[in-house]
Amino acid sequence: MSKDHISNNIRKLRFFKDEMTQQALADEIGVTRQTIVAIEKGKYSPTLEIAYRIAHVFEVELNEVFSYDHSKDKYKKRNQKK
Amino acid sequence: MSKDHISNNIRKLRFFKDEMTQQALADEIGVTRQTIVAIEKGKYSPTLEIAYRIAHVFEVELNEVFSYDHSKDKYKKRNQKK
DNA sequence: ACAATATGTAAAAAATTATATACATGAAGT
DNA sequence: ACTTCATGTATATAATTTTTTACATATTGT
Repeated sequence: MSKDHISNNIRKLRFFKDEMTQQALADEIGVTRQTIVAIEKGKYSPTLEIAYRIAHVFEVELNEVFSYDHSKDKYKKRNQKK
Repeated sequence: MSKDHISNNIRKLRFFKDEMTQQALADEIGVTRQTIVAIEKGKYSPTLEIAYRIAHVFEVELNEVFSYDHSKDKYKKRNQKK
């Protein structure tokens, strides 16, 4: 499952949010700093739960934090039977 | 990490979408039916990537598929020194 | 009655995400 | 120069998600 479809603005949001550090964000949502680093750098797709918690800290909607680029999707397998 | 914060309308959306089956949805987004069953039943929090793909199939926004209940959040750990 | 389809459940394995630990660098302040 | 802090990177491990396989039940159509 490709993982470069998702981008995020966590870094910007952290700075808008009074220059919140990675550690402070991690503490707020209850994960480790490593998790924040990895997500912020787009190393993998976080779980929906963590994504929601991040958005909640910044008081924005999920799509203001993350975006998914569907143009990078692979071709759908066409097997509509009817 | 608790996992009962997230609810979803996948089942309803499948039926609105011409009574799409679990298998058809799974095929569209490129996962197995088991994954759809588990997510639909709220067994765990899917990855953000799969969440986005599901929303895309139904042509709706993510928050029309999933919702996160922040009222169930645990108390934040405040001012951890380090 | 029979076959085909949709869904539910389960359990082990594979794959991915998250943690823990450690060390490096650069910036800021004293 | 020294210390502190924020970030980057790496690697091993733990935990969770996803797959694979299999079987059960109910429903629908022939």
